[in-house]
Amino acid sequence: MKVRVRFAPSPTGGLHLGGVRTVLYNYLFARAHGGDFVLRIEDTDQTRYVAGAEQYIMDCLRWCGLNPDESPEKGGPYAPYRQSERKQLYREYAEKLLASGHAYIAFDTAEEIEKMRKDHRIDEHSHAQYDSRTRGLMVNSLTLTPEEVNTRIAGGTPYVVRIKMPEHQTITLHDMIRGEVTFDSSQSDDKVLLKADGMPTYHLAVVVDDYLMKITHAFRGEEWLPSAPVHVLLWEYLGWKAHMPQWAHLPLILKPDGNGKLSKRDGDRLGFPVFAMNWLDPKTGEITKGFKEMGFLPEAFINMLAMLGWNSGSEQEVFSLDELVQKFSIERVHKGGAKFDFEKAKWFNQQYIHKTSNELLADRVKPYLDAELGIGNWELGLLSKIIPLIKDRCTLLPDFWAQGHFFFSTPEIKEEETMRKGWNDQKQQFFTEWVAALGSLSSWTHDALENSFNELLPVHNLKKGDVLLPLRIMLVGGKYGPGVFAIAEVIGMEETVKRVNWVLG
RNA sequence: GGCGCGUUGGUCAAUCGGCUAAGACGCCUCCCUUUCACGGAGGAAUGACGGGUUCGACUCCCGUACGUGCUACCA
Repeated sequence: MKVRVRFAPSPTGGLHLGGVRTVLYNYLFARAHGGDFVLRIEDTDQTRYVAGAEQYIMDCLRWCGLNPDESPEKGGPYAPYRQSERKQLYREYAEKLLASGHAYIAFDTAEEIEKMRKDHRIDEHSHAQYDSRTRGLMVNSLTLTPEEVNTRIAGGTPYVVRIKMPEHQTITLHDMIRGEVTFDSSQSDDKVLLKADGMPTYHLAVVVDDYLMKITHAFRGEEWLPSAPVHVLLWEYLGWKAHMPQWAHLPLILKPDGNGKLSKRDGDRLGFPVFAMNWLDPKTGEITKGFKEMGFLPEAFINMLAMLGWNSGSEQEVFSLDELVQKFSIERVHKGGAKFDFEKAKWFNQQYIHKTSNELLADRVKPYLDAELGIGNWELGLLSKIIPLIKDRCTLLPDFWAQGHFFFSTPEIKEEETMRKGWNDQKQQFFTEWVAALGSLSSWTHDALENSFNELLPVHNLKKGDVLLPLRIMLVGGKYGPGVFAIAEVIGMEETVKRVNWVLG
C-alpha cells in the first residue's frame, strides 16, 4: 500500500514553527517511503476563517521547500482539498452513524448546555460534560420520540449530531512514538460531529477525509492525543477500522523560559520569530515577524526544526534535506516536549551561511542590500568580492549589511576616540606619506598595500600596532571587519585615500 | 478537579541493564588573529524523589512530586 500522509492546518493565522515541523516530519516520511504528501485545508470553522491565511501557508511551504504533491492549489485525485468544499460529503457519514445508533441528534441551545454544565458539575473545578451521565437530561433524539424529532427538524430547529460515546470501554491506540496508549471512553464527552451550520467538526472531518484520501500515517501535535479515542471509535463505527492510519503524536514545542506551549506572544516578548514568514493580520493590521524575514536560510530553519525533538543517534547535527529524508525515522522522535532555543537556531543559520556557496549566498543577500541602498544603486559585482571576506562574521542575513556596509559607502566614524588615542605628529606624518605613496603602487592589491605600509613604519619610528587600528577605524568606522588591507583593496585607491584624508583633516 | 502524555547539565540531547553518563548550543579560560569573527585546545555544569526487580539500574516495575496537554457547535 502506498504511503500517504497529510498536513491539515486550519487557515486562521500565521504558520507556527511547530506546524512547520509537523509538515517536515510528514514530508520526510513520505519521501523516504516513496509516498505522497498532501496538504488539506481544514476550514470548517467559518467564524475563525482568516482571508489570505491559506495562500500564506502555501507560501511558507514553498519557502521551506516542502511542497505537497496534492493540495487545493495543485489539485489531485482526491480533490477538493478544502474541507469547506467537501461540506456535503460529511453529512452522509453522519447519517450513517445516526442509522447505526452511534450518533444522535441534539437540539440543545448553548444556554441550555451551559446551564447543564453548571448544575451538574461534580466539584468546583470542573464542569459537567455532555456525556452518558447527562445526555438523558437534554433535548435530543435519545430523549425525544422520533415524531418529536422530526417535527423539530421540519420546523427548522437547529440541531447538531453528536457521537454517542460508550460507557467504560477501554480504547487502545498504538502510537509510533509513544507505543500503546489507553483511554477510558467515559472520559470523553459526546463530541459534536456535525455542527448546526451543516459543517463537520474536526473530529468527523479528519476521519472521513483521512479515509477518503487513503491516508496511511497521521502525524499531528500531542494536543490531539486526548481526542484520539473519539477518532478511533469513529473509524470503527464507520466500518473502516482496517484502514485506520498509523498515528504519531508529536511532542510540543515549549516556551524557552516559563512553561507552556510556545506562542506568537512569546516571540514578541522574547524577541524572536515564531512564524515561518511575516504574517500580516488582515483584521488588526499587525505584522508578526517570520524566520524568513529575520534573515534565516530555509535550509537552516528546516534543519533546526528537524533537530527539535528528533536526532539521528549519531553526533551529526547538520543535515541536508536529502540526508534527513534518508536518516529520519519517526520512532526516534523524542517523547517529551522541547523548549525552543533561539540561540541554537541562530547557530544553525550560521553553519549554513558558512557552508553555502558564495554565489547562492549572493542571491540571498541581494534583497537586503537593495533594501538598504535602493535597487540599482550599488554595484552588484562588489557582492561576490565581499561575501567571502565577511561570511564568517555573519549569523543572520542582515549581518551582511552590518558587516559590509563600509564597502558601499563611507562609514560614519563610531570609534573616533579609540582612533585618536595616542595620536601625534608622527602618526599624522605617517599617514600623510602613506597616502601619497599609494599613487605610485605597482599594483592595487592587499599585499602591495601592506608592504608599502610596513616599509614606511620604521621611517617614522612606529610599530604596526600603533597605526593598524587607526587605519581600520578610518576605513570601516569601528573595530571590526576583515583584514584592513583587503578592505582597502576592494574599496579602491580613490576611496581609501579619501577616507584617510578625511581623518587627517 | 478528572483524564492523557512526559521528566538525563541553563537549553537540545545520546544511552535500548555494565557509566569513569556522549555530543551540540550557551557560558568561562587559553591559543590563533596587532580589529571583530572563524577556527583550535581546555573548563564548569546532568540521571526529580522514594520504593522495588536484579550480581548490577539513567535504563525495567510501582508510588510520589513536578511539568505539560485536553476537558467548545476551535482546530
